[in-house]
Amino acid sequence: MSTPSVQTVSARMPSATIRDVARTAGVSVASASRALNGMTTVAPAMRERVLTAASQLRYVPHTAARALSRRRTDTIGVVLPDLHGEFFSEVIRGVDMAARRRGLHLLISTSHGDAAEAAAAIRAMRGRVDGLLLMSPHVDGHLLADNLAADVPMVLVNTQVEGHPHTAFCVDNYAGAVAVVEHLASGAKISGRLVAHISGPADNLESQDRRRGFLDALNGAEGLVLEGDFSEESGYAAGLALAEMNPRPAAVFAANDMMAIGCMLALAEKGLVVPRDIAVAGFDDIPVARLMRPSLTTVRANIADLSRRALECLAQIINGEAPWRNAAQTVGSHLIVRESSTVQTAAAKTAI
Amino acid sequence: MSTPSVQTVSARMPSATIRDVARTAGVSVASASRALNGMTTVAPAMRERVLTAASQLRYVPHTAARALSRRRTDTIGVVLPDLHGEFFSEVIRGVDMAARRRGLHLLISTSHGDAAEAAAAIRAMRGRVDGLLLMSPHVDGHLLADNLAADVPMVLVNTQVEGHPHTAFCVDNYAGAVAVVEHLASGAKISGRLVAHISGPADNLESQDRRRGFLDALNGAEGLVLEGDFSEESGYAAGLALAEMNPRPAAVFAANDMMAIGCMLALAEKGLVVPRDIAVAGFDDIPVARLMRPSLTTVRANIADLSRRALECLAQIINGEAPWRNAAQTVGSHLIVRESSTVQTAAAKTAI
DNA sequence: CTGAAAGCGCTTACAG
DNA sequence: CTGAAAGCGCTTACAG
Repeated sequence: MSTPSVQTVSARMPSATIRDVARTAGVSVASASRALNGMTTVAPAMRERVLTAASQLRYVPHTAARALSRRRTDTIGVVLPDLHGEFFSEVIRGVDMAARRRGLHLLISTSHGDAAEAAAAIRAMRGRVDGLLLMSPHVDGHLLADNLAADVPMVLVNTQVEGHPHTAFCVDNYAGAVAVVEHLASGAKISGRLVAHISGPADNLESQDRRRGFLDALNGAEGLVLEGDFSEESGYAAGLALAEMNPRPAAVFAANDMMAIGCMLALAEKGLVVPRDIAVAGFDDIPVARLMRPSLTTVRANIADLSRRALECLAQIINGEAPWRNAAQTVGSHLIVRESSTVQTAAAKTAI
Repeated sequence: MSTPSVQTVSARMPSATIRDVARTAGVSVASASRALNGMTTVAPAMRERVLTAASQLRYVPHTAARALSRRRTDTIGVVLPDLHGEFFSEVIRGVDMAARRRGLHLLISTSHGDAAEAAAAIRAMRGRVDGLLLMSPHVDGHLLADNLAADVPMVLVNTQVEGHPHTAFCVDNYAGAVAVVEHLASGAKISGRLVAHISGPADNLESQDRRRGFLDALNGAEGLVLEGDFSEESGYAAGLALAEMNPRPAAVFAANDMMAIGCMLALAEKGLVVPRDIAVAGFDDIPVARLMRPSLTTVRANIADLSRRALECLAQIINGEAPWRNAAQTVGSHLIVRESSTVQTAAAKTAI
């Protein structure tokens, strides 16, 4: 096994272009391109010469140039509000899975929950991607119309844009919320008793759907909504408030797991025992939910799957295999019952 | 406030180019370009006309074309083994922070811990980025030399490439491990007693450094290494093994938090109480560490900061403000003492 | 201050 | 099967 000496590049130097390859192989640039791209209409001998020259010159194709002439980038743009946290991790995992299977690259960008940044991110995608997966509150139809190039297809993920009929894949937040609340209700025979909800930010569509689910599933119990903002701190504050209440609610449904956790921390600090004194449930099933003690009852939507499907759909649109606009798709979620809402530890354990 | 009617694009149509803008503004393409790019040498009237035409045509510049002629993308490529989990979240957060401040875009790609994929990811960066942040085991000098275009600067993050003097930013895993083990030793006066280590994968450099730290800090105690692979499952298996041992180690240092957590789960199942029966510590300070009960003693390296600094350095290299090759930089870490290694709950609480 | 032209690095009809 | 040429959409010396 020969070990070719690795050239240590100690200073910046221009890299080889396809012209260099063609020249050292003694063929035309067109032929070099054909050989490099594995076209069949190339004489084996020539292909050989080109490939040798390429590896000798350490040729790496220039993607921007390629994109420009092929009018194709084999890349999907993904715009997310943020990359931090389990939720977005799952989105990326799903998208990545599907992209790899199709041999597509991913260009990921964040909008930081800011409309101006979202606009900038979307603009920057032009010429870099064949299509866009957009997940971002704070975008509206005008922003899209002004910043999205007319020729780039887009699919929305867990995002609703009023007015415009874009293809969208969303979690069924309403149904998920109904399922948790019905579970809390059945377990605690709460009819007539007080049940609390710690809501997410008021301007967030997901918050709104979960809150609606809560209100519609109360089923005879008296509902009470504490305002939160999806942060652990706001859950903690709500927990302190709950601990002081009299009568104390029989159960509390937090609009996400982080708030449920903050709430449980506050309750424990006030000497209350979950679920004996008050049952708690969240939404999302972040990894901590399973590891908490008591472990947290929650709702899990398969975000990775949702994202995977969104990318598949986008790829089909790009390939002309699917219509430019599709109907919205909703993905279901399922309840995961754990210790925080059940007295029987054994039953909860199987659900972990 | 006038509400311009949003044009609903119901079928794919080509988007406007700078030629279209120039034509409708009645100026040359060169002038359109100058106006669009905010050059000062442009008559105000012309600038006005061009800008109006651009917004009217919903013009969005084609990035690939721009990149090709400017020979600059304003984009940094980031190659990670994976995007899943807290660690990479932190990397991305740090990189993103620095990139935004400099007005740079990020092109993120994953190598899935596979050399071939890493090579493909690195190749695909050519022409798309001005420089590369590479974090990936499984790469060696040859792979880099063969797949990294000669003109793209690169900085390594938490990655070591034997032989080649690339600029690198790494966590000081050795020092961190020494700190935890010394803490465990002091707390439990373990001289002469058994202390266990659950190691990471043997071929991982970080594992190796943490293991060395463990062995060097034993300080009179007897060391015992259980092989793990960074997964919760392997920590769980190690925990079961520890529970059976006689004499039982006084403390265990897991090479990462996930294994420490798996271990604690197993110990609890076997009826052992942490830290009374055995002290436990991990490495990384993932979010769950703080939320576990007992909360987990661990080591925290500021990964976001490390990554931020790496990007800053790369940006400087690109701008010619820093040498093409820099010396390696090490970032420190600090011990976070929590309940899993201390009997005094009060003391632990302040550290949370 | 403005325009015509060359060029960035590639691909792809079009002839041969 | 191969090559010369045009073109992808932009920017930037170069003249004027």
